[in-house]
Amino acid sequence: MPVTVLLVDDEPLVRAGLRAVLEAQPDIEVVGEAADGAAVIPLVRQLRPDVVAMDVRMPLLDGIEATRALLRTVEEPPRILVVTTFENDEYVYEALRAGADGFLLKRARPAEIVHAVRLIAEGESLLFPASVRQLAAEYGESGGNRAARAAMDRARLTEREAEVLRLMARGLSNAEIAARLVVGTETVKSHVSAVLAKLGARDRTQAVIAAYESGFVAPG
Amino acid sequence: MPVTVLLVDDEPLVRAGLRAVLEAQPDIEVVGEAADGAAVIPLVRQLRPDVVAMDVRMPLLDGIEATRALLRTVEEPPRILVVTTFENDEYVYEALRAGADGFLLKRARPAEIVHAVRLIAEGESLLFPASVRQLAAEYGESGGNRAARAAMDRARLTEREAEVLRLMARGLSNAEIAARLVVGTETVKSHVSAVLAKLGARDRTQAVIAAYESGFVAPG
DNA sequence: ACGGGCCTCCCCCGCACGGGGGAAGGGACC
DNA sequence: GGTCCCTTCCCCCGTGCGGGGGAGGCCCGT
Repeated sequence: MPVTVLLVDDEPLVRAGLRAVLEAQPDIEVVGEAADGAAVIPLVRQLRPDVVAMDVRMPLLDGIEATRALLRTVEEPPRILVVTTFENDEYVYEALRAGADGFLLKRARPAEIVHAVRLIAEGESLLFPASVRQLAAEYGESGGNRAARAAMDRARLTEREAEVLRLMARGLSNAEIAARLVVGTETVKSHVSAVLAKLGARDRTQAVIAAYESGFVAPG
Repeated sequence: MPVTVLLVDDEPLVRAGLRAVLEAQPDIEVVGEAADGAAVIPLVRQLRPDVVAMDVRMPLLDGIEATRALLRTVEEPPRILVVTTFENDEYVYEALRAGADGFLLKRARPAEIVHAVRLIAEGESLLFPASVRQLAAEYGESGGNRAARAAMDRARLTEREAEVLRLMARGLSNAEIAARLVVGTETVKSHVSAVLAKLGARDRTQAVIAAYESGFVAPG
């Protein structure tokens, strides 16, 4: 069964673009569109999409409020992918704190957009998608990692992966982790890769940051 | 002028070993020895060593209490290098929290010992010396990073280095940091290396861990 | 009995990382 | 004027890391 997506954006152009990109995939189906946040809830109830691709800045009801409303009022709410034009957007962090599952820049390449939708649909999170990493790099500083807790909660690490992440967060190398767990380094690499993928982290450093930001490991 | 060292250990054999290793260096001078913590304070007042190499487990007054006493009562106290037999030693962490500047395993290679003394004397800290990393790897878990705050406080990062560390702790790569600071990647590598050296970290991940553990960056 | 998730290990590969040097300019302090 | 530190950039070099695949054994649920 395909992944069903609801597009929510005030600009028709953007909706059309997203639709074109996503419908090109055999396993993704755009089931509906909305031009503002207020129209989202009834549409979700009616269409029950797997994923809502939601703009943050919209008239009437913005993406943040719409996200909150969705999670508050709808049973088994869809997964929410925040789509942002780019820039500084503190709104993005607000939205993630409100319960969104990931974020994506509109200027991302089609393959990235598709990938993001699939990942979100699979129940994983996008904390550091390539595009947003850039945003963080460019406009960082502003306490950007509100996303982390939500991301970590939703990351669904296996026991082994969690164990590996804890050891990463203690500064151990792959070889050291392997020795500790009495397995091969290749095995550790597998787990590390899985952790990075699930957290949307690019490297172990970002994974450790996510671990701290989310409270998965605590200082002191 | 040479680095002056006071050895404090209840085992004569260990003192002799340390003396042999350290005296082999032209720039290091062992100016005295003590067999227990109680003898340390008067000796420090008298000899005013740059560094005190202190065992943790000792009769009468252990290394932790001796460290506290030194820092509390002596003006311009020496730098304190905690020397531990090995193992689990929670005492080590206590000692570091009490104000010690680094720790070292007795089974470390001579070159490591010498290096540790020089580093400590220079006002830097040893948060993750190779030997202790191993300890942490082997016996970890037990909330090992009490050292971090003290280490960070004493690390004396330059402004630029601190800036680089903050960016590292946001998950940025060297190239991204370079772009952010509008300098070359080689420059960033220099700063990163300096940060790693000053924190006693092996790689950027450990540096970021130290940053979190010390409160240099805060989650949330 | 079959599928699915998890853990384990394997291959190849490119690159960023970090260690080892060094060197130049500028500002501060003596 | 000289010295020290900070900042900037350069070289070479090894390797740990992470991406891309795949594959077999195990247990569990149905």
